[in-house]
Amino acid sequence: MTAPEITHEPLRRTRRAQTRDRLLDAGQSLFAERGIHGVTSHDIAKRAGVAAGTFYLHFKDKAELFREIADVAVAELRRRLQQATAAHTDIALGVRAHATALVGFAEEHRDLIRILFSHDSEAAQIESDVLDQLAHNIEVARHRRIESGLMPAELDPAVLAQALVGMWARVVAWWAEDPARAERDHVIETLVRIQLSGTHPGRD
Amino acid sequence: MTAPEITHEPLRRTRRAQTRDRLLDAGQSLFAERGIHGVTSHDIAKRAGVAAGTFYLHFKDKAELFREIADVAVAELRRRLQQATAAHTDIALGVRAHATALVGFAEEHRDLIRILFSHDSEAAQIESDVLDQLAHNIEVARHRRIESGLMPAELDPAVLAQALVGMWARVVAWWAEDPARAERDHVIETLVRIQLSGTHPGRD
Amino acid sequence: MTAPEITHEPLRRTRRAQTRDRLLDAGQSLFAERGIHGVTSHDIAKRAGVAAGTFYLHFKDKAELFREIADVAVAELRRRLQQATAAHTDIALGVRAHATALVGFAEEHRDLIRILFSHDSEAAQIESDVLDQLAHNIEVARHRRIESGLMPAELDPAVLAQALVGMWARVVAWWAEDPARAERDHVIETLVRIQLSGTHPGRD
Amino acid sequence: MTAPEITHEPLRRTRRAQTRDRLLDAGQSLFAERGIHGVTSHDIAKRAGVAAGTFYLHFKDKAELFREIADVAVAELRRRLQQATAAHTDIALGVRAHATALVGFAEEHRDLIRILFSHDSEAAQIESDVLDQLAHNIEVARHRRIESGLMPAELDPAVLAQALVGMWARVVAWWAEDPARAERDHVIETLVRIQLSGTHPGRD
DNA sequence: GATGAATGAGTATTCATTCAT
DNA sequence: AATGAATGAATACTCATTCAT
Repeated sequence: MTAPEITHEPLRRTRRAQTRDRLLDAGQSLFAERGIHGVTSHDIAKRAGVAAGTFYLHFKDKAELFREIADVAVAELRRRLQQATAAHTDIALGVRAHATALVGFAEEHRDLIRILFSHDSEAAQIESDVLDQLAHNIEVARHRRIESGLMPAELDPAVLAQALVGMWARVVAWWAEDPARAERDHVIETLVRIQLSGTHPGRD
Repeated sequence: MTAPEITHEPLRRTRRAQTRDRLLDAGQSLFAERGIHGVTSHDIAKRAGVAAGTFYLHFKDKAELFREIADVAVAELRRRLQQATAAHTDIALGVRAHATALVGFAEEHRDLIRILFSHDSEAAQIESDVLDQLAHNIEVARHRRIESGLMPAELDPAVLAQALVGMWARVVAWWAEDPARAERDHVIETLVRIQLSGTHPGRD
Repeated sequence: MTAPEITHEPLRRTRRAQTRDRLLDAGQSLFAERGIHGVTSHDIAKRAGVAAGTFYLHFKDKAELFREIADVAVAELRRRLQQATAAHTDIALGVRAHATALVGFAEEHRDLIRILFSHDSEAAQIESDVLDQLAHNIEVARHRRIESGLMPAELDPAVLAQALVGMWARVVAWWAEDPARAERDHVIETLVRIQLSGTHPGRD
Repeated sequence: MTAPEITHEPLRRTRRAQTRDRLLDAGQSLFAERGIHGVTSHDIAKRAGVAAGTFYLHFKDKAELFREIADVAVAELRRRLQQATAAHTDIALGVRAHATALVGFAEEHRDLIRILFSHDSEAAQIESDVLDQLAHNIEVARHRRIESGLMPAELDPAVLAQALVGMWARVVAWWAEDPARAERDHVIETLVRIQLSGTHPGRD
């Protein structure tokens, strides 16, 4: 919650920071390839090009490395989604911007998507955080819609949030696995359409 | 000196089958609690009340035990969903029956739902099977709807299937985790509404 | 050392004795195929067509079964060799009869040869017994020869015995492995020739 | 802040190599004492004074450690025998040099002799290699002798090779077990005498 | 006697983590 | 800071042996 200290650090990254980043990169790609349990600390050190012991100079344990990768990913995703949502007052436009941001993130960070939605037990808390964030965005939008009288009151908001979040997570993970599976615009269009229509008042 | 009695006891379970079932039950509850990776064959044997080695008299390894639990669960889920879908020609009724069956299964088999949708790497193939089945049910319903002119042609069917499947899996897993989170009927209602509305032609 | 009791047993083998023999046969063939360490008590019971537990009704453990197989084999081999040696006063004829008996035994009991000379640690004592017996036969023959003045006195009798015994064991095991490797008569001839010539007085 | 010294120490053994050698030594003595099957990887690690897991940093498994011990031993034995044989054109001298080299090797490497001729199933291939080498030496000598007309043509050369090889292996193993069993020179003399006489034409 | 399921000690192997250099 | 060898607890799996039926 406190702003990070602004230090007068040299322009060139320190050697230490470089090693740390190499470990983070190595962890990210390996976790995406083989899942968290399928990767050892030796594997990560090896891909990072450092000795096995070096890992522990930078991270308390494998879980901490994972946490850090995930936290960065979540922060970035969160930033993008909020930015997209905040930029529009019109609901339809906001929903579309949200979906576009989500798909854009998946496109650029396939590794992170795979890791975040791996459901590996270590990822459980992280995924929960991510989806809470996504659900929060829904809440915001939904309240606006209810005020506009567009929202069917009878739908349980918690269930609705889970439904949309589940939809997003799966579609995005499925698509990030192999973007050739569908065209980018079709993915966005489908997410938008379901979200908008699904929250319209029913006719029955 | 007397010939040993040849007894056929089809009614009483054999000792072997009882042990096997105890291992299956123990595995099911432990997998649901801690994920597949968080459980050892010793853990399972211990909870089943047998020696560690006994595990291997019944299953080649942990994966085989898991496979068996999952296969039974999948078969039962599949049976219910097909039965529900087959019972209705009306789309709306079919969708509602499908959602009801899904929720009913989750209610009775909370452990299995947690295991099937754990995304644990061992569960990947199984989950894929389950979701393929769910997706198939969507396809069937969708084709009927297209014939009825109710389906917007521009939505990518593969993406749509993933979206609905993701929605179901998440809602059902979330709810099975703690059924107090929402009323059963609200869960069903939300699933139905989104599915029906989401595939209506949009108005924009 | 005591003669076995002569019991008025029924002509038909008892069921117990049949089971015991089946276990012995199974053990013999399995030991020959895979070595003593490569065979489990379950394997033996299975090949004998009895339940695993039955094994222990007949033998204290695997070592006892092995001992029994080996003892029978050794007794038979010993009987044959003694018979052959005893039948001849002429040295050359005696040596030839001995070699012929050895080869004949190998021909009929390839399994036993493989087991006796497997050098598996369990077989060590047995093999030692066998070779002691063979060595003993040499001693007897040698003494006769020394009396006849045919034996070079300078050769260490213990070393000589080991040499001949080693020669026999290897040739016979090698040949029993695959009798197509050499003609039976050539095997006998070679053994005889080396033994007779080798123990003649040297010329240097 | 100073760059780490880059030291090349070709003279002082690295820690790693020392540990590896300690494991090899421990394996060698334990294999000789108890046979390959009677030794566990933990036993070896313990005698080497390292932790159990350390074993696997140096060798894939017990078989690999054994292979390495055996390969070194075989290479050394082969070198000596070839050297001995190559040094003489005279048959009698060559045979004597060969026997002397064999006995000398057994004297210095009692452990290796026990291991090589243990007949343990893992040692089978190695022993086969060794004996092939020994047999080869026989072949070379034999051909010279046939040219000289000293060799009885009727003896099967393969059988003869097995006979001599068996003789050597047994005598040497028996003597290495306890060198007090015979005087070194008597062992050599016996081996030489049998080999030379055994391959002379018989007189009968 | 026979059965065969169960036992549990034994052994192999992995890998997160430490620490001397 | 970095190294990389070593540690040792954790875990998987086997199999000789027992015992209730």
